[in-house]
Amino acid sequence: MRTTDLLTVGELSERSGVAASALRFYEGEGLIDATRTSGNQRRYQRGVLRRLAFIRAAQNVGLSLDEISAALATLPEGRTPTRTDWTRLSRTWRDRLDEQIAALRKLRDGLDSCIGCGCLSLQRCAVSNPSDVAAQDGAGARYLPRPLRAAPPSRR
Amino acid sequence: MRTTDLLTVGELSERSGVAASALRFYEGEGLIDATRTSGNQRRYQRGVLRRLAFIRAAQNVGLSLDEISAALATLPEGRTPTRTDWTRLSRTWRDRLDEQIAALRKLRDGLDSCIGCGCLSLQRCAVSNPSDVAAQDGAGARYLPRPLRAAPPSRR
DNA sequence: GTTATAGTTGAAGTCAACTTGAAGTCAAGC
DNA sequence: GCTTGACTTCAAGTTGACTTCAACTATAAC
Repeated sequence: MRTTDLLTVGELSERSGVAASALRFYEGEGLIDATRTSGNQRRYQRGVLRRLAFIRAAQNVGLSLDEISAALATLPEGRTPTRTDWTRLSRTWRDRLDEQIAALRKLRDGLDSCIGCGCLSLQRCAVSNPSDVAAQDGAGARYLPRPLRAAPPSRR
Repeated sequence: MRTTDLLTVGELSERSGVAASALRFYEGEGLIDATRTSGNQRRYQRGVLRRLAFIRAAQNVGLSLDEISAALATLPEGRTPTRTDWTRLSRTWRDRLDEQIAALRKLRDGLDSCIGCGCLSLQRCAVSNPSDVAAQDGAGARYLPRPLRAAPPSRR
């Protein structure tokens, strides 16, 4: 095993928990980048680990890779992002999470009243018809995280 | 316009807010069913509206169509489901929603401590690494709803 | 009876976020 | 210098929940 400050895909995959195929995919999407050896193999700087942490965190908050990509694009070029840079990026998550929690609470409370009546009316029931929760036009909670279901068999 | 107690796809789509193509899809998946006219057109009983309400509600709570299908299969055959039948089906949602809310809260609280420190460590940070939240093996919150993002352009 | 509107089918397409496969190349240890 | 395991690329496949399309047929209103 080499002992450089640069990481191979395998090493980065192991340390980050992100599959090597996903790392290549992310590179294609411009989310991370790598230098190449003379033999064309990828080598990653350690900073990529933090970038991956950001990506995973953002996904868990419900952002799409496109949105994450846009967020990462606001990082300063040229210099290594500081703690403050990362903090700025993640500050908006707080609001989004609050919105999500509020939306779920609304759903739950609607359910509580539904369970008593068994209504499930398409017109009136907050559970079957939460359009006020994920508003089509106005402000409000539009985002809920992607499913954090039991890890699919292929993902560790 | 006919005035039967049976609904055409168009009418059902309009009243339920579910696209006609989705109704056909659901029929193929065995989630709903329909009788046919002599000319092979679908006609739906009004009870399908409630079934659709259940499906939408269950989706909003985070169930997949497969899970919904399994739940619907426990409804009594032969007779029209009663209020109590629907109530029984939806009672477990309450727990699932509670789990989801707890998971998001955990994420948010983790974020609150992260924002101060800018850590985003893959090993330690609860936001980038919420495996304790969507536990791989043990009990706990495994489910979060599918994204309730802004309605895609094609959906009314 | 005509016509406009609504319905029919099956196959193929979409989207996000990846994974898988095939066929070949590189690097590290002995 | 050779073997073994890790790496390379590009294309195609996967999943879930639908939508879209093309070519055709039914129904309702007049």
